Amino acid sequence: MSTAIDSHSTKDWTGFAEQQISEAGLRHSSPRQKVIDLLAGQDCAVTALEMDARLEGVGRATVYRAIEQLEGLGLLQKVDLGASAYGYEKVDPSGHHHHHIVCDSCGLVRPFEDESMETAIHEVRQSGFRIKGHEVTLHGTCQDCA
Amino acid sequence: MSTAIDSHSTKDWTGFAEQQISEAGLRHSSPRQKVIDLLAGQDCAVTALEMDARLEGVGRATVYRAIEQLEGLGLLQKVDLGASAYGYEKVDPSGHHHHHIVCDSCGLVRPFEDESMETAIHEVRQSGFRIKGHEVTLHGTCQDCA
DNA sequence: TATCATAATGAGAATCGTTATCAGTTAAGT
DNA sequence: ACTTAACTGATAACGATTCTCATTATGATA
Repeated sequence: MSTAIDSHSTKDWTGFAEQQISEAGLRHSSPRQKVIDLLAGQDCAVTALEMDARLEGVGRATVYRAIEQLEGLGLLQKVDLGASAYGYEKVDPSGHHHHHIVCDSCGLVRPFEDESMETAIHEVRQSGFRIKGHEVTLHGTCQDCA
Repeated sequence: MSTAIDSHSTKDWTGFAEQQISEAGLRHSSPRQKVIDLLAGQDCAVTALEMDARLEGVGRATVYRAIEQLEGLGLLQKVDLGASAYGYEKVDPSGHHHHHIVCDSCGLVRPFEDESMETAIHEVRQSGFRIKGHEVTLHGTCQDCA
């Protein structure tokens, strides 16, 4: 098993994303590619406005459109950062993923993984619902704020 | 054990909330009381704007202020409803709580409980963090949308 | 009961994140 | 090269939340 929160899949994801985009009948474009590249190099959630700020020559509308499309293709996941803004992070095609702990006083977000919690969540059944995914957020106080 | 998602604690919570408010050096006021009463009668998350709409004679700013105070006192919990707006629900002093399944196509939110998932989450340890709470959201498709 | 310090209020302005509009641009199949 | 439709950035519109401020009301104290 790889060490926690690995990024070995950066290139895999980029290629996979490009392929999915093209299979969906979407075209190739440089602005959207920049969004993809930025997300590929990120291990945890990034805000839409952060992306917009970091990407020269990419309009804000385009950033939001790209997010929408990637999310629709299941390539991106929206995560609640608690501060009335969402973060987005790539979805590994292998299914490998992490969750988040956020410090309630400074807002620090740290990714974490836990095998047995994961198992327990997969065993949850809810009548009438086909469960496709899950999101866990732990809240607390980080070392610096304690 | 009580049946799932009970509301037996409505009155407990109201009383507890009033007590905590007063102990925090806050005064009693009728607008804030209306917010408390509305929340007390609710089993699952309500939006700030929903509260504002339902409460006659309570300004929007007051609704947000009350939410902020109650949340600060640990009487209220913010939950991510996925649609770029948060919902708020009372925190039972007994520690009893539920989580949410949301239908990704119609937005339906349904509360659920799962004992063994709960146990697994409580066993999660993260160095440098004092974990105080957690939030789980299951995603999927509801019966009507399937 | 009158006084007083200050918490609490509502209306509205300001801000922030997100979505919609639209006219011009560009990718890619023919 | 031509054509079609996806793509684009700028900007307006929108919904949710926070801030400002002048006024009101609570509740402890005299």
